[in-house]
Amino acid sequence: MQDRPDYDRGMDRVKATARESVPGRAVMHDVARLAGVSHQTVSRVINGHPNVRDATRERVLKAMRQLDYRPNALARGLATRRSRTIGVLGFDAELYGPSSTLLGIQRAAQEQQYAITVVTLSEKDTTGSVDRAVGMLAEQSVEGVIVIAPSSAAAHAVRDLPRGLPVLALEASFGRDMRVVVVDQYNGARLATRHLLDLGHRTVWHIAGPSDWPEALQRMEGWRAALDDAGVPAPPTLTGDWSARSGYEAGRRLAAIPGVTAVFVANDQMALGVLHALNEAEIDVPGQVSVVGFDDMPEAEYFVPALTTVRQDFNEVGRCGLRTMLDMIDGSDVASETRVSPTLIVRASSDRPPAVD
Amino acid sequence: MQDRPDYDRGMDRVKATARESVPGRAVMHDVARLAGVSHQTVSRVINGHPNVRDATRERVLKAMRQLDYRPNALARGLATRRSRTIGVLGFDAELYGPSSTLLGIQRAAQEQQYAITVVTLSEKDTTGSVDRAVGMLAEQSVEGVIVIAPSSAAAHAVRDLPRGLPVLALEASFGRDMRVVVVDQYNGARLATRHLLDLGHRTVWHIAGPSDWPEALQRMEGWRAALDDAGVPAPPTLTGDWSARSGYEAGRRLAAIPGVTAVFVANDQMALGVLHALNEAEIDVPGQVSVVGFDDMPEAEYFVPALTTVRQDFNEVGRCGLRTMLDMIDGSDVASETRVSPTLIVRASSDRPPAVD
DNA sequence: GGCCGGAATGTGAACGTTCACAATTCGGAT
DNA sequence: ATCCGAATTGTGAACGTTCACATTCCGGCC
Repeated sequence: MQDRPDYDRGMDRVKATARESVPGRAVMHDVARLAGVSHQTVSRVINGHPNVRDATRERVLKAMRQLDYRPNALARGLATRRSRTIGVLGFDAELYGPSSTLLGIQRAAQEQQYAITVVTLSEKDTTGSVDRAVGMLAEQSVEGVIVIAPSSAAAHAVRDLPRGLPVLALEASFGRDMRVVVVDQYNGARLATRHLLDLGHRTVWHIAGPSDWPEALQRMEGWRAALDDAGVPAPPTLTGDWSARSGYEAGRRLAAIPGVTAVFVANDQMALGVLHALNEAEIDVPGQVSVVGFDDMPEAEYFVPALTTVRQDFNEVGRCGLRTMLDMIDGSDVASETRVSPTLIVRASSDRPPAVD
Repeated sequence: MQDRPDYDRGMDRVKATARESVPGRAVMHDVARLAGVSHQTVSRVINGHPNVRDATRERVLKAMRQLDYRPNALARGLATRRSRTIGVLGFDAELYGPSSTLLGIQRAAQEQQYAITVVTLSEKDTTGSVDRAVGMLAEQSVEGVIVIAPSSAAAHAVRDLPRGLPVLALEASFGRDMRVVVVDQYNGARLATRHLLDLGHRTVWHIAGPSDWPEALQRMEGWRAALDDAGVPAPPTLTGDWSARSGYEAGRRLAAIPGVTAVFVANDQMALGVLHALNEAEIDVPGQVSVVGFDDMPEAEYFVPALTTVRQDFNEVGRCGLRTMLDMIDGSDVASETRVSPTLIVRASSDRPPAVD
């Protein structure tokens, strides 16, 4: 013990100090020592294993409390090969729909003690960003991936995901066999269009979302179907990018077309733009033109005028998505498609068409 | 080797199979074997350690590509004691500000190859939710915590966080010595109020946010300071909860008060509600009453009328917050407060007061 | 009173990395 | 030729859990 030169022993001290400079968090072993049991018993208590004597359990719990012990999720994930983390493949935009869906997922995950890792795909730079996104997800060893994004961008990404990983798409239908949770966009759009026709409009115009978003397509189909049912020819569609700005531009074009009395807009943000454009053109809503949106964002009720729209329960989609994902993970078989129904909310922006002179 | 009974060896086979039922991801050892080097050399290549011969590096990289190898973040985090994860303590609400700040953090984190774990505090059930939130953060062994939430709720949580953990507050100032990134709300509010006074309004009313949000307080102070500077007495304030609905209610009350010609509303969503209420009361904006908001959400430009407001660059706050956090983590000293400046955006909702008869 | 079986506990080896240090190789200067 | 020191590579032990299995304890039964 005494045969080492002093400087050498000094080094040891320095190193030891550097290692555990701060007391750091207590680990399972510390708890075990304090409670006078083995680490395995501590583990059993944590995981609620039945075969632990009550007295022992108490001692361990007390020690845990005393040391403010927290199990280390990293170590646990490594040993158990379950990270308790779900990856979300999102889209880099401030859209009401996707972001509230994310919130729903987030809430549900928190309840289930799962963590969420969000990775976003940027619109441009598709190839690089997809690689990196998939890479991150794979490295984090997520237990599953929930996709909230237009298929065009995400389809690539999904292909590259490690195989065997559960994948769930929200609001989209990829060709692959993949579970899906969706709002019934088609019927929502029908509802909206039908509402306008029922009010007496000769036809209904449509401002659609970007064609690479499945939602946009389905809403368009629903609109068209409602017109077909009524035996009304479909006017040409205008297309926006979901933003209020693009809605405004479409609205301006619409304002220049004579005879337009009703518009079904594919989301509320664009509908706001349309209202703005019509107001600017001194066209009265709903006196001269009726406008119906889609989503029912919280602000829609306070647009001027209050917007008639189709409510989607994004929060529910998110919750439901997470629940489904968890089912997929522990192998319960799940319905391959879950539908959430939208409802029509009638407010002040839709009314009967102006009397024809 | 042959001295074990057959059934025993059989058992082994079964277990082995169960263990590696799926080929699973390649691990470092597999790469090492394929490249004919030790696992440590592979590690060196991954981490860009300099002392690796070019030829060796190439062989390793090739093996990695061939096996589609991904380092396991869990194992890495465990060994290195750095999780490359930042915790975000958020607030469970669909507010424009916080959620775009989060988006900014998220974007910046992704660039830096950091993961984000979001934990939200729900408004009610404060005690329980705080415990759980802090617990999750601690278990995930985050390297730091960014707080985006009103101080009242978050203050508790912050206190319980493991000590030694870097904490950064966005848009808030806790008493503790804690780094902060803020938009200069005070001056933003002054700008807005001043703008209205400059237009000739005798005074400016204010609809404030909830009093436990620091932003709300600072905006109110800025408003009051501007009035003081002009030697104008401050009318009583109304208070909302950031939502369009609460803005609408405040707007209705305001509409009933004679002589109001200018209102500064603490955020755009409430301002929308105010516009709606005024429109309903057939009060012309900006003809009879001018309205100025705060935030400049993308929709504000398309309100009816287009909203004059104060722009905050939330995205920048988020980015800046993450950058600061990373600096804190690797010990660079950082300014204890970083300010981002807001700018006034004048649109159609503000104008000169109506001529007095 | 010994023995049996289940409950309760302990032991050592994973999990997939990085760290600390030891061993080997290599190019040149002696 | 020989040896030195730096560059390169390898070895074994962490990191903090859980898993598989071994061991001990204990009550009751023949």
